[in-house]
Amino acid sequence: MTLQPRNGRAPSVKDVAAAAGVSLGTVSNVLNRPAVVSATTRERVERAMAELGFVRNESARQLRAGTSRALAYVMLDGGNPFFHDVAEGIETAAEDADLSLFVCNSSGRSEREVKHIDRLVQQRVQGILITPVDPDAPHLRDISQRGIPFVMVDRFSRDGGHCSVAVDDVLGGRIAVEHLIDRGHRRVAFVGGPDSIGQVRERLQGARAIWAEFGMPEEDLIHLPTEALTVAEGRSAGERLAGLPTRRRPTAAFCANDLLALGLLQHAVTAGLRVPDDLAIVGFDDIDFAAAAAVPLTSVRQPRQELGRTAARLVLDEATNPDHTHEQATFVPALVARASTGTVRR
Amino acid sequence: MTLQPRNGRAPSVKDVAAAAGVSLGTVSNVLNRPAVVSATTRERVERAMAELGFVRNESARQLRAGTSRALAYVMLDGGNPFFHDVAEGIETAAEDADLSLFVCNSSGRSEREVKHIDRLVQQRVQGILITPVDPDAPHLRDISQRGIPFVMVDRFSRDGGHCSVAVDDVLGGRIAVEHLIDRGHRRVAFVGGPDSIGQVRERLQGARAIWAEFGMPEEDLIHLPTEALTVAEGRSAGERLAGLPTRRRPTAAFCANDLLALGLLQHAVTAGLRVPDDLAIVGFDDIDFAAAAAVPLTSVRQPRQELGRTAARLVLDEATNPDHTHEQATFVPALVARASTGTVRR
DNA sequence: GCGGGCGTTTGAAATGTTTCAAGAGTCGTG
DNA sequence: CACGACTCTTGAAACATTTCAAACGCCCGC
Repeated sequence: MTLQPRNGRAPSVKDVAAAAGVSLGTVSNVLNRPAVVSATTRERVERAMAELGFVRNESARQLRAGTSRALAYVMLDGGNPFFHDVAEGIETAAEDADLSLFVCNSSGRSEREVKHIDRLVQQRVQGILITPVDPDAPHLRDISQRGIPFVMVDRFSRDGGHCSVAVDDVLGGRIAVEHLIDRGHRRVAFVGGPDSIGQVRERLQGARAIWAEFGMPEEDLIHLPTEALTVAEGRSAGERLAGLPTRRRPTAAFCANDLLALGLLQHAVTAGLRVPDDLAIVGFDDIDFAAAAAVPLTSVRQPRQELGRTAARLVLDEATNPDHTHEQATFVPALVARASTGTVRR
Repeated sequence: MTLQPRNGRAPSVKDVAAAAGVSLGTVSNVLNRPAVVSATTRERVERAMAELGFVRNESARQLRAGTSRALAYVMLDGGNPFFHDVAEGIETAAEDADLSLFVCNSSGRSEREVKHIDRLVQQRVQGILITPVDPDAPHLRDISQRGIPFVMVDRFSRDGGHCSVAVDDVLGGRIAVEHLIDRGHRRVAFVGGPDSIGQVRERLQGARAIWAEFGMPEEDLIHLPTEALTVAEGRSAGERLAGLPTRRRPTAAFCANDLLALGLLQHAVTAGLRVPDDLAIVGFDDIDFAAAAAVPLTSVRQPRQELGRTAARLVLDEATNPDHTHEQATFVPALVARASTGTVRR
């Protein structure tokens, strides 16, 4: 392929048609319905395209079609590998449907989220997947009202006005704490916050439920609140934990996500505590870095890629199936036991 | 804003014009040159837009303009937080220029890279930033030949045919190993591979250079090759390291990136080695998880966000400045000493 | 009362693609 | 030889926006 000298403008179908001595429509047919055009013509057109270095103009195509060939995912925190894995799941599904995926990152900031959404609506994307800063924000409502297929990822819809995909967080909290009780722990910390995050509330709720079911005293499940779900907050929780009087100090901690757990682990190791002997730790999400930690972390696994794939499936169904009905897909989390809760306590 | 019942089509400027009783051109003026239209008309048009829930159709806009209002970054490995940080830097610069950023991920697979690039060219993005699988791949050459602004990120251009942004990897290798020599280590492993990755070669080259300058015997800098720059490969390198006869066993390891270092750290801890006393570890990149490790990792810091910002600046210069000249921006890496190389050896 | 200038609005053209009804050409059959 | 059937190609319309020259209305000054 010898690219023509750029005389300023990219070659269009018109140029190709002229070069091949055929009409506009024929070039378009070569592009979209190669079967209907004769072999010789097709070949001639294809040669012309190669010589000119023709590339379809996607804007024009979209304009005509009325919609773009793309989905979008607005993730909550690009720094958390969890969301990257979800995005990867979405992308595989998008690829199967021959769509591109635009990945945006709100970084937990509502105004960025709004900005991204505005852009995506302007682009006329086929559907929007989002893990929102606030699941009840009014600008989310607008998306559905516009008729744009819309799925909430890793959050639940309060009102069923759209699809959502998430894991049963209450159950996740239960199995994490049940595992710790199994291992012989009788005083456990729940590390997580802020309360405004629904999942934190639900994981704690599950933890409390199972704790009560085992007949353990309420005050022995200690809530250490955090301001965010970050490594730094995990460290700070570790300090507070170490500051507790010995008889009140938990022998295990259940963290609302793996970043917190990694931070807590770091603090524990630095402080000379042995994990799991002095302090057992359970995380949530089972990101790759959990398994990769110096003391591999026990974690409540979310099917991250599958979450993404399902979300993409739902949004595509909404986009193409006229009698689509909204669906709240719930996945079952699973405990992955590793060294950080390794031994049964004496 | 009361959204009109969706009669199938999104409202266009034409609809707005009709609703406001003005012409097409006026609506466009309200959108693009609000100053030239009278206050009363503007208000009327704006009300109409709000009532109809009008949203600009970006495709049509792009078609007219001939180019999209977006940049793109094709990253090499979405699973490595390093690239996420670079992307964030790019995004801030893009935002300042009021452009969107499309983030794509080749996952180290050449065919995905090609696919992404094809799509981006079709979208007529203003410029492409890329950390390529292979910096010499012919499809990269085509991008520039098409006249699309193009910058290589974290890789160097061999021939100066385009801009690039990277860190001085040879220097990075030097300062890592100098640090270890300083700390009293006399037998050091270099963990990294495959050799096809230029940066691995250069980091090793720097390591060897400083090693020779200090007059250390060549055979005491031991190359432990890996198949990829991943945590798993780091672990496997750890096993091989442990398998060496005691007198040949290094007291420190310099890893070609932080993922390897984390894997190596994990293996060491599992094997009961004390870090840094039995084995000191230096990583490269200084991703957040390096600082968050149970034994915080010493690492060679790359200015990740700045790398991204600069790359975006360069691509924008190429896009807008008629007498742009290609530039190879080089950043100076810096050692961040942490606990994993903590003590001076007796 | 008329021309000039100013601020505002208009209408048409242009962007690149796809679609689709209609046309052209060819071949075989009655 | 005429007609229908079939294959292939054509040309025009449509998509939603922006731009820009031209028109419009109005006031001012002469």
